[in-house]
Amino acid sequence: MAGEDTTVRRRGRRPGGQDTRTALIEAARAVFGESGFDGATVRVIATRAGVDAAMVNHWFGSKEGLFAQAVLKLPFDPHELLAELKDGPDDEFGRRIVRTFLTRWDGAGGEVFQALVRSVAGHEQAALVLRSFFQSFFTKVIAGLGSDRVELRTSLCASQLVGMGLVRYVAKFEPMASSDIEPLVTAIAPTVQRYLTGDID
Amino acid sequence: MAGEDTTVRRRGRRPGGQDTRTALIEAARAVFGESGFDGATVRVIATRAGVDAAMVNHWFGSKEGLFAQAVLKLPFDPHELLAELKDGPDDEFGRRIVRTFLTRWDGAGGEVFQALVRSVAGHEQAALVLRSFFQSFFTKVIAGLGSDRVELRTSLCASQLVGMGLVRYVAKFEPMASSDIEPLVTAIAPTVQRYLTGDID
DNA sequence: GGATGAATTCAAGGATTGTTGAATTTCGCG
DNA sequence: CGCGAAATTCAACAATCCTTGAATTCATCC
Repeated sequence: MAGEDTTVRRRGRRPGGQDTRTALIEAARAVFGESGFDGATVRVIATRAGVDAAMVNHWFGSKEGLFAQAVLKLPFDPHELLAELKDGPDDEFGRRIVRTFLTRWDGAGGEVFQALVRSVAGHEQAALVLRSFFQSFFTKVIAGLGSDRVELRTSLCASQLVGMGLVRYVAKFEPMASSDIEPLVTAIAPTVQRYLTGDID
Repeated sequence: MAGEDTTVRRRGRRPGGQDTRTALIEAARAVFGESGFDGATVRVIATRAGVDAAMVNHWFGSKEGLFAQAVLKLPFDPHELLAELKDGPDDEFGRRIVRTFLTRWDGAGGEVFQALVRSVAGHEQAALVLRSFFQSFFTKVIAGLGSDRVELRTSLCASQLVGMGLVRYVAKFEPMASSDIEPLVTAIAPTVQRYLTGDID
């Protein structure tokens, strides 16, 4: 893990090209993911990055600025995500989507999703980014599949996927919190598939 | 609305049997529902109740204590909720559940649900109460319907319903945020129905 | 009707947090 | 090698926020 320095930090510029800006962004993703925007403190983030809290203001202007760079400016875009999923039969699109979301959420970069969901209550812009992401992604998917009522279907897909994330990673319902990915894919995929192309009225 | 007094409040005990304890609880439900536990401040709650902030500590010991009484001690119990839903065909159980959740969430007492979901990120006990409620409720429902894998089905139902609440009331995805209840019931009920009694593997 | 106790407000304490300016050290360039 | 610019830490400030104790007013009971 990072930040295990027992040496007393000296004042002034540090030797070596240690990229504290990047270290701060990574620490911020982790801490915002664990505590949300309101719960996270600048001091905790800086400590985890092995750096003084004033660095946040120096590099990002404010806590808000750091949140904007680390979380709101997503480290992946709907376009690229969609490209990964296009290949395969249409009637398994829901399956691929659920698997991809769970895999990303579990792995590297998942802290950003957690930070978004955990901050959506108190941070208006987090809600905005979450909406934009799902709209951008599912609008393309649903239109590509030739379904009607694109916006409603998008909301429905978002409700199931965001709910899945909240229950698994935040509220930690068992057995969903500790389950392997594949059983969840099998259970949830039909829901998403119906929201994408099936009967919704 | 309450709290529209333009008269300068005098010090000391108030005349008349004004129940400030109850006023505080109602104001707390509203404010916690809008801002979550972290976002809500004692002053805002007290002001909305038309009372000084010190009353929170006098009546409930702390902000935590007020949250416990107003939100964590739910103003309804799974038992009673289940009684309302038992009547009707089994294959429309999901339909009745979704409709009931949306109706309650929209109406009186819905602030408590919103407060729970909005606080689940930062408040560990809010997550606990949310889990307990869904477990207590759906364990009875699913067992009553004779399905297996009760815990997994409970988690799945919770994921769809919590996600629905988050998308509709907190993140405010359109058109789900402004939709009437019935179209949502029609769209989501099949999901819950399958999680209750259908194939999940 | 007067005394005791409860309810309420006010003002301030104590803790935490985001932010800023000065001091200090190192890097990079001439 | 020397000098200016950038990076980093430290200490402190200002703003909140929850909490508490004293002062004040009303209710209740004898």
